[in-house]
Amino acid sequence: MRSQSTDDYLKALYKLETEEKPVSTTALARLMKVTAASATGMIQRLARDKLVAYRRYYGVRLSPEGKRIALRVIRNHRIIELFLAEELGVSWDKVHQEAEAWEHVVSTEVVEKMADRLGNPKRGQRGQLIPERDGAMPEQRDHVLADAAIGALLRVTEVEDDDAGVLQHLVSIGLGPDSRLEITERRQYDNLLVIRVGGKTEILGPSLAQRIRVARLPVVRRSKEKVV
Amino acid sequence: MRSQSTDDYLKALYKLETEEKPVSTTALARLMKVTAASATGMIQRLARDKLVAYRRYYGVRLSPEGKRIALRVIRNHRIIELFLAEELGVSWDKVHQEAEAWEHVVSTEVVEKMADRLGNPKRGQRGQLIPERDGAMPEQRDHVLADAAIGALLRVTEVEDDDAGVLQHLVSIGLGPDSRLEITERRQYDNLLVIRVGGKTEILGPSLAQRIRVARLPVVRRSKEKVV
DNA sequence: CAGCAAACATAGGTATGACTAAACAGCAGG
DNA sequence: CCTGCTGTTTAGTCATACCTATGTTTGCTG
Repeated sequence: MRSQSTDDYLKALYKLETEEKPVSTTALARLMKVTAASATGMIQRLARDKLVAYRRYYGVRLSPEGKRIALRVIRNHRIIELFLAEELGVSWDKVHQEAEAWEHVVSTEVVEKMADRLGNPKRGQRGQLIPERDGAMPEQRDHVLADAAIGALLRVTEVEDDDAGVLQHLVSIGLGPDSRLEITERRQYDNLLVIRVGGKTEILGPSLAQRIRVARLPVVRRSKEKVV
Repeated sequence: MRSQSTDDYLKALYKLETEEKPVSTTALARLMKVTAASATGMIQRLARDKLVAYRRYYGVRLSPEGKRIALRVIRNHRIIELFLAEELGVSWDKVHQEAEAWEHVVSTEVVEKMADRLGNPKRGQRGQLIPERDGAMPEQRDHVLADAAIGALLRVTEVEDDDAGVLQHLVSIGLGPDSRLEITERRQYDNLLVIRVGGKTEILGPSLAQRIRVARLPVVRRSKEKVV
């Protein structure tokens, strides 16, 4: 039987997975805030249960079944977050922690009732893509702010951080999902990003710029301007 | 740190407790569907954590702190049941099981938001009294149907059973919270109760009559009668 | 290519919470 | 008073999931 712990590990593995290389024990341990030994132990149980493919001293990768579970848990989490915020008026800084506990416990059936109530949203509280009902993950078409070109006009699609302090800071400078911004300058030596947002100039450190995802704003000047 | 298991045991102890004698290990084990040995083990942990008073070979009783936790869990459970049914449209036979999982996980803060949304109800889905926000348990003024006098006009206040089959049967004969009924006859030898409910005559066995709580109907002129 | 440090795995310990099997307490009846 | 039954507790085992301490690999670097 699956436990909350295994669900959490699978979720963490999904976040860490990339096309290229398998996830390292240390990376998993760091994200889960446990020792490497504990991570090894859990990886072995997951491998035994066929939820991951594992080779010692090499790395670990989700199996199709493991991925399915991870996406389900992530969908639950994001729907619950939205539900807590929009339907129950839970303050944004408490929503994440509460959803963390609920996600393992709320039945799929009830999550889908919440999703219906919310109008089957495609993105979560901070703009994260939500896995679909059937387990498919929509393709991510945006890119990280840190990689964007100078002078580009951008729209924030997602904030990839759930730390309350970080979010609070971003709110204070007017940066959140759907904010518009322009990159003014990239400082060579310390990699700081100077941006214009809401009529003001702000500076972002590289770690922050790495956690904000953006999409290019369509250039609409010349033809019929349509404001939505 | 409290766990789901300890919460469940405390809840069970609250249900079993009476003024007179302490709860027996066997009774607790039966309700929790574990062996007596397991119950003993848990009782010892609860005693160690000062959540119960315990004497070997004698019995166990909730401490004030244990009682406080039990009442909190029960309040959570009942509010969540109502919320699931009324706000999310979860069908009545699935509500109990879902709430069983949620009750340990939903923060007090969010439960109270649900309670506000529901208008701070005093009774649960099946008419059970809900412990108050501050931990007080309202006094039970009703009594069990099995003890009621013949000829009495009664209103159902509570159905003390969460078995889906039992509930389904009661629904089918038109008995639920707020139903009105009259006791026609009590059969001496097999203790069956003959009642009039919704214009029909029904017969209840003693085990069922023991699980239904009723209040005497105030004798008033029938002007604003609520139909359920 | 050898050697070393970082990354990873194993061994052994703890707590929870379940189980079975076996010992033991307490009360009733002979 | 002792015997025996019922109820209860103890003892020992197992799985999960964490820890610390200690080995083992791997890959980088001189």
